[in-house]
Amino acid sequence: MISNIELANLIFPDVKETVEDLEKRYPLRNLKEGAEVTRFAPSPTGFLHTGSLFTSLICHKVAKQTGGVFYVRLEDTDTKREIEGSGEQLLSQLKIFGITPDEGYLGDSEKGNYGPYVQSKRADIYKVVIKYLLEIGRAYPCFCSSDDLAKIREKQEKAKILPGYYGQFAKCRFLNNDERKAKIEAGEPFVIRFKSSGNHIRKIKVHDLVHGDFEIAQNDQDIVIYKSDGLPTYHFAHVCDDHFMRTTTVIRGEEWIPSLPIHVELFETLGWKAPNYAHLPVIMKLDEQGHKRKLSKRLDSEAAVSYFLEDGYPPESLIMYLLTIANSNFEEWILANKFSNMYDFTFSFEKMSLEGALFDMGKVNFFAREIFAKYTKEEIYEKAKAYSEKYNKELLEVINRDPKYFMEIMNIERERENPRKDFEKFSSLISSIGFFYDDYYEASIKEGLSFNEKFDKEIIKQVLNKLKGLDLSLEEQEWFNQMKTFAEEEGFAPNGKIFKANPEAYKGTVGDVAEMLRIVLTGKKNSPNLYYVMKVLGKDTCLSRIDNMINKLL
RNA sequence: GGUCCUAUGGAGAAGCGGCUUAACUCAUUGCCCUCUCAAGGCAACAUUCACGGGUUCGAAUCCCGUUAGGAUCACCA
Repeated sequence: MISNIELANLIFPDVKETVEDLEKRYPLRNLKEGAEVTRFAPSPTGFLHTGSLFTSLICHKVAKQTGGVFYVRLEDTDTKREIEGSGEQLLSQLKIFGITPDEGYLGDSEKGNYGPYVQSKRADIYKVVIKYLLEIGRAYPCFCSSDDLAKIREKQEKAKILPGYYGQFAKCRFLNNDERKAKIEAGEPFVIRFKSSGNHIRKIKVHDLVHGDFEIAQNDQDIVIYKSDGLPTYHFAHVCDDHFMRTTTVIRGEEWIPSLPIHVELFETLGWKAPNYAHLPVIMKLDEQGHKRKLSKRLDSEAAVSYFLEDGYPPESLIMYLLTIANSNFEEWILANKFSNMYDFTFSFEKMSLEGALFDMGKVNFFAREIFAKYTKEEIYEKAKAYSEKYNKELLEVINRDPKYFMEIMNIERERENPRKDFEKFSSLISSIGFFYDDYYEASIKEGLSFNEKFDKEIIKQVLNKLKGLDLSLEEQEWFNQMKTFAEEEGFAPNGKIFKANPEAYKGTVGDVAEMLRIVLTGKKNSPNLYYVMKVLGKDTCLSRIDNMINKLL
């Protein structure tokens, strides 16, 4: 009968390298004590998921704050699910959120000495390790078809025992090497399975940076490590790559905890030191029935990072939100820092919640308003332009009419200690500032005006005529005093208290007068401070809008 | 179903055996300020920490059980 080594040579005749060669090719990293090597390992199967952004944010932070290395590895071993171009897309979106790798796959290129960083280009590396496993008898070719597998599963389900390919059910385990050779030479398709020595009755102790210590059943599944397409499965690629790329801390989603025993056994069998693990809680969402479920790209728009970009949210708002779910002390910290320098926050696994948070759009909006309020008018302009060029042609056209005018609009009540906080995303900009532009203004007044019904047209006309005399060269407070005076002269109380004390004596209050003016100038009942609105609109525009309205009311 | 993880208001959470009449933030509601809105200021919002039992002088905090929710059981990652 042929030996394991002969079998290994039969399967991988071209593999000449050894595991030792690989160890030499990828030496231990020369980093200072405590420096962590982390990695973000997405699959190129679509746009960046909010949960992936969360994971990558934490990987990035941990590496940065320990003076380590953060790299990106593309896990493209599932060729069927791969979407062309999504790897590049992923990287460019990460960049928008300030997450830039020190090393690894960069979208259009690669950087670093531990590559290749794309798994499909690492096939030769996996083969070396798999060949070694074959040689030591810890891996074997499996010729079972999916039909065979289904039959085994069916049997197990009937007998109510643990399903899977393990122990006595692992048929191909019991083939001898000559039989294996014969099948291979006959051209039978096969995969390679890892030969587990575990038993699911026994438990192993594992340590997790966020969950602490816990026990979990040993792996006893003879998992596939080498698929018939010549590529490894996730489990095997993870172990090889994180070993040879010298990752110190694997940070990934909680859904990986159940497969941890597989990884632990693989590391042990290969005689490699396993990295530290941090399994992050998954971001959740409440469904219609009130059940929690994983935020899903298919069902939830906020699961795709692109949603926030397309809607014109400041990228920082999502990052801030993600940091609040990452570390419970972040909110107090960022408040104390007046919403600045969030990248200086020190993250710690200890302060991480164990439960998956429900995604809270309201909180993202809150952060977005705070961030918008901090921008200068120039920043607003730059960002609005960049956003609209990419996602919103209508807004772009409006901004380009007169960038200075746009900045003046956006600057209303901005340069002060408590600036306005009424913007959260660029996509809704036109609906709030459109009235500053004649075409949008006219379109909105065409839809009707909402003057208070208790005033008849004559009164409104009279008041408007009077208000034409308002002097915008006055200071804000004096200007408003002038409006009060005008209001009084037209029979309106200068404030609510005086009106309430003697309602019969007045037609209304100065508030009513201001409302008339506001509706005429903006077409809306709500707007920023009228004094500033008028200053930005300019005297001529204000007068013509008032005159037009008076004519309309005739 | 097996295994694992988790459990404090509408949401994120602090809390680590007495300083807790449960911090803080968002949301909501009310009041104040005010030309409206946004902001800002001030309040209100869990008599109770999923439930049941224990340990203890004392439990949201420790132990046991139950329940509920989530994850996972592929030649997908």
